[in-house]
Amino acid sequence: MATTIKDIADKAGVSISTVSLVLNQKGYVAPVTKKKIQTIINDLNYRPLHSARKLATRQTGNFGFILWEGHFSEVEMFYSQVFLGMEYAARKNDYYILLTTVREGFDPREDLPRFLRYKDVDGVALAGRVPEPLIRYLDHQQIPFVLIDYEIPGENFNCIKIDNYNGAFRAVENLILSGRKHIAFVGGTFFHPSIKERYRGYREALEKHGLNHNNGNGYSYCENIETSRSIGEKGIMQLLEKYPEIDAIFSCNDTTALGVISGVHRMKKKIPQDIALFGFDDIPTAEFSTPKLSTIRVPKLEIGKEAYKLLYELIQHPKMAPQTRIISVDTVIRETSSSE
Amino acid sequence: MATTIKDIADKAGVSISTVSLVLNQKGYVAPVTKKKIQTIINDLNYRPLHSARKLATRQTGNFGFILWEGHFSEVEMFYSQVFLGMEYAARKNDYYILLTTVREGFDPREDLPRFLRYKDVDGVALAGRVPEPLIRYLDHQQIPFVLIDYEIPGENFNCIKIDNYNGAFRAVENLILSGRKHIAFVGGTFFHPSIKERYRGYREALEKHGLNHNNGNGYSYCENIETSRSIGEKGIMQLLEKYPEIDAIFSCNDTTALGVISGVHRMKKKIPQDIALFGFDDIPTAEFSTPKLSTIRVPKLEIGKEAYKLLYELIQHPKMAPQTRIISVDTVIRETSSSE
DNA sequence: CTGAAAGCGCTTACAG
DNA sequence: CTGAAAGCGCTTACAG
Repeated sequence: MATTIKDIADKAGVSISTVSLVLNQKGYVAPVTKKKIQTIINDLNYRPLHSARKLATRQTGNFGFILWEGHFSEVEMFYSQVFLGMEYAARKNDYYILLTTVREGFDPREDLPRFLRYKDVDGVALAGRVPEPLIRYLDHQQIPFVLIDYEIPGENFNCIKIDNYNGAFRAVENLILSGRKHIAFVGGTFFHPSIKERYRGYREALEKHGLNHNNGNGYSYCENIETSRSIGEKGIMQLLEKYPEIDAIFSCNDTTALGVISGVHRMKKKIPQDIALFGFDDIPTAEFSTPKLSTIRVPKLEIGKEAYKLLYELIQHPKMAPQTRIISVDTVIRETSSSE
Repeated sequence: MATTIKDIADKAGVSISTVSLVLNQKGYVAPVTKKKIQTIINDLNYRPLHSARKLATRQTGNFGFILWEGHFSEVEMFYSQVFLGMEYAARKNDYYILLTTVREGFDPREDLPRFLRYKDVDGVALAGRVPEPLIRYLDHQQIPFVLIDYEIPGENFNCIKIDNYNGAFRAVENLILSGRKHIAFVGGTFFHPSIKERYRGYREALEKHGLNHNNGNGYSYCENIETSRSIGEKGIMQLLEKYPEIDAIFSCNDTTALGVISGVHRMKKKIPQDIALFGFDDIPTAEFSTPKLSTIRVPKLEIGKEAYKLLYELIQHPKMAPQTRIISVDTVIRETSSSE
């Protein structure tokens, strides 16, 4: 049927060991033999059978990519892009990325993703907020993993982080420098460390410029649930009710910002004339809202790529100390924050 | 290390053959032995090693899922949902779905997805419009595949189709029954058979109700490029320029419809007061546009599930004749089509 | 009803 | 520099 290593060996008049060596670029093979074997491999378009190779090496050649069901299904295109970044990076080493979701009430004894149940991955990437029991499970099973845009306070796990603090700081400073004085924060889930950091950036930017109303709390609406359009809409409406002087908003992410836009409109105010707005993430939709959303661009593909690289290093050097890699962000000025 | 079939056999005092039989529910094993083995498997939480099993059976346990790069990266959440549907379905048989993208100028000799290069899948699902050379390649290599929401005219391949015709027909009829008389069509890529069918539905609904202006062509703007917001915006603006009497629009899909919304607004008309609008697909964003988009809901998870099932049947029964399965759609009335 | 044996296609010490 | 051999963990006829 399909051509095997034996076929190559026969054709080249060598043993399969030698073929294997050139396949894996290991040991030392005489240049002539190597060349001959290479040629035959190319001619026959031979590829070693994954499962055979994996069985022999005891590796799987797979990485898992896990996210909450909600994060995948919602308007949120964020993590899909991160996945794509990983997938691109994985092509180089012929790794496969197995994408799956995990439901809200996740229980490791019940609904472990099947690639974990079967130990079919060499490592896994966890995107965004994921159930802590899942993280504990991986840690306990000593399965290499990296957190993406998430962390467990007090724990030192491998992770890829976004430069949330600086991004937020810059967004808010941008609003301030364009003359805004009463800048609100609208956000959700302080469970999520990223949101927390963005909030910190917001506060410190205000502080730097002496704009800390309300005892340094600014005007903030933070509902401790998953971020969404609806909390954006609801949040800004409540804030405007109470503080009609608000003239700018920094929203914890773009999805929420889109809700903020409707909220502001419903309160009969204009963006950016009456109120300027900055989001965070630069999701694809940000470019298509009316008015177009100014935001902090998070390089999603880059994050995925970095996650892959870290994971790959991790399995090469199992003893590597846990590390955090921070991905920097860019400011994207569109319509919601233009000065006039 | 990890527990193997040998461990189970030893503990149960039987041969590995017997363990294998109960693992695969094959042959006949005495109820007592079977029970004993089962218990031990559970106690030790044993799972057969994928690669070993795959090597022995000559199957891969994987299906591929391929789409255009553009379809994955854009605002388009459509095919991601289809993928998720497949992923859900695949859990039952412990199949893995390997998701990858393929670039515009795809050439099978150069950038074959790695799971195809390595023959690491038992079959593949192709989502939406994909490069024809890819389809030819699969067909030629006799790799089972199913087209999702796409087809090659004149060819009889396995495919999962959306009931585009009836969906479009119903959308347009809905507009007509709410009193609209001048109904435009805005769309793109007639390469894509789905769009073609939707257009046909549009025309026949008009015809049925005697509304066939312009010799039965209605008012239509169809630019032969990939659908997008921008063609929606541009399309309706051009049409309104020419036919100010237009009082309703059926858009070939939601993404385009979102562009239509901006276009209508830029022409200083109101939706739905001046102009009613229907989309197609029910992408997540449809619910969040202002005003909220009326549309035809395509059950995306369902499509993925159906694609999986067909693929699975295909590998069980390799001689199966190619077939088409049609997934029906629902009408979702939101704000853009309300009578007033 | 169950076991011994061959085989799936590769990798990796180990000799030489 | 290269080959013979063992082994990776499973499945599957084939006997009995």
